[in-house]
Parts: sequence; structure tokens; C-alpha cells
Amino acid sequence: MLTIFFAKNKLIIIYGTSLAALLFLLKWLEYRFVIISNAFEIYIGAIAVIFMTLGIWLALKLTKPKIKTVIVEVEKEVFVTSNPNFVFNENELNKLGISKRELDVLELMSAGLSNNEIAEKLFVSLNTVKTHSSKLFEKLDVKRRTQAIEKLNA
Amino acid sequence: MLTIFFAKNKLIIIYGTSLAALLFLLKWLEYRFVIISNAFEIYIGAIAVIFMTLGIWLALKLTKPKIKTVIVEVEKEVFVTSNPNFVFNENELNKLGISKRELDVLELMSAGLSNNEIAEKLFVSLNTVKTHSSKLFEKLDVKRRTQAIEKLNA
DNA sequence: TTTTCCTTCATACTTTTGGGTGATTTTAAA
DNA sequence: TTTAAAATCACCCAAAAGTATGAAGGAAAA
Repeated sequence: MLTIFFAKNKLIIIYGTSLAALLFLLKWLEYRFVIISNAFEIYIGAIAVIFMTLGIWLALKLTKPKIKTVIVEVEKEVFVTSNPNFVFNENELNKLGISKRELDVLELMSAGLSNNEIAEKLFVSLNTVKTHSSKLFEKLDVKRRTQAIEKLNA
Repeated sequence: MLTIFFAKNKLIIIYGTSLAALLFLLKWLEYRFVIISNAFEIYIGAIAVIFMTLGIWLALKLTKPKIKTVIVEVEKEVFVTSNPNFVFNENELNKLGISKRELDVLELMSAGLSNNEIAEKLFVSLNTVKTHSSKLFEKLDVKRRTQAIEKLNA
């Protein structure tokens, strides 16, 4: 528990400690050089510089990098020998707003599986498959699974 | 040229100016409060805080936000289609002993028609279509019309 | 001529599919 | 933080599909 606390706040602890050490140093410097009235401005300047440096360092250390996700589309050529089924995919299906899961159902459906078999294969209930297929038919503008298959193979 | 310089280094100029202003302020403060020896530490502390804040602010303002770019490569499948070869010719169908009428049903079935629609198109009753399709499934060794379609398109 | 197959159709029953609605949870986006 | 979409599942109901069995007329083959 305590070690976790230390690990989590390591940076802050280090900073606090070094700050304390610095204050001691300053106190020491005070008794050594402050007598020279001329050195006062230098002293102030030194403090300013040190703390500003500290501030900059702190800020740079503590700011979390913003994560910017860049999605790069890499074209991958797929040579289709005798599978016109999935040409439909990227081009048309995305336009119709067919989700990934619906696509899964569609593929298994066109493979001739029953809703029950699809449910087993996808580890979901029969009702879920029905819901997906219903929405699928809506989006594909068909009435039956056989028509959906036709649209896929057309 | 000069304006561009100002625009580019606007922040630095602002910072420099405000730093100068602050020094004037400090100088002024020096003559007002430094006499109180007791206030010396407070003075130092104030400077430390001000400059550290300044440093933090400066660091946050001047540094370009750390951007950790995560490149996610998404494979975009480009289908280079060759010849889809799907002809379930008469020879194969005849081998399976599929009759002419059954073939009619099969074709309409694979076109996505329902049994009722097939019945209307062929001018026979629904029961007849069912009989044909049942025998069809037997001969094709499938359980569903979707599988029959698959076999046709495979 | 008997047999076989095709075609047609019916009845009865079961299974599968599809529509509609609504709830919950998760995930992604604004 | 709020909103929206996706994914999950349930329940009910209706339509479609599929199975089993039987029957009858017609064509072709044994």
C-alpha cells in the first residue's frame, strides 16, 4: 500500500525533497553572501533562475503526451479466385451502414447456416441472431435471407 | 519581415516584457519592504513561487504539445477479382437425378423467391413446390434452401 | 402390362424464419 | 459528461419453410 503510494507519486516526492534541499541551500547561502549588499540582486536572480528552471523541468516532466491516433489505410491486394462474395463487402456494405456483427451473421447466413447454427458459431443467442438478421434485411432492402444471399452473390 | 518576427516570437516578447516589468516591481518592492528584515524570507519565497509559476506557464505555452502519434494501419482490402466460376451445369444436375421441374424450382429458389412466389410463377400449388424442394434437398444432400443456393454458387 | 418415375396436390405436423417491441449493457463519439 | 450507436437478449406472434405420408394421373421403361 505504502510502496504503491511511493511508486505512484515518485516524481512529486523527489521534487518535494529537492525543493526542501534547495531551501536549506538558500538558507545557507543567506548567511554566507547576503551580507554583501551588492550580491542581493544576484541572489534574487539566482533564485529566480533556479525556480524557473525547476518549473520548466517540472512542467515538461509532468505533462502527459497527447495521444494522437493516425489511421493509415494500407492497401492490401487480395486475389480472389472464385469468391465473389466479399467483393460486395468494403465497397457496398459500409455504405449501407452494416455493422461488423451483422456482417458476421450475413456471411454465415450466405454459407447456408440456420439462425441456430449461426448463434452457436458466434456464441450468442438465437434471438440476437434474429435481431441482427432483421436489421440486415432492412439495410439490404430484402425480405428473406435467400434474397440477401442473392444480393451478395450478384 | 519585422511583423513576421513579432508574430513568430510573440510569446517570447510578451514573456520578456513581463519579466522586465516584474523586475521593476521587484526593485520597487525592494525599497519598500526589504527594510523589514523579517519579510526577507517571504520575499524570497514569493520570488520563487512567481518564477516557478512563470516557468511552468512558459514551458506549457512554448513547448509544442507532446504528441504521441499512434499509427494504426488499417488494411484496406482491394479485391483483384479474377474469373468467378459458378456454373452448375446440366451434367452435374443430371448426375444427381434432378428432374426438370425440380430444376425450375431450384432456379427460382436461388433467385430469392419464396415457395409461394415460386408456386405462382410455375402455376402450381404451394404444396407441389414444397414437394419439389424437399426432393431437391434430398438429392442435393442439403437441409435448407440456403444450402442449396450455396451449392449452386460454389 | 407391370413397374418406375415425374408431376401434381392434399393434410397434418414441426421447425425455422421474420416482425415488432422493449430492456440492458457496452462502446464510441460529440 | 452527455449522447448515440452497437450488441445483447427476451417474449410474443405470424408467416414461411420443411417433413412425413398418401394419392392420382401420365409418360417411359422393363
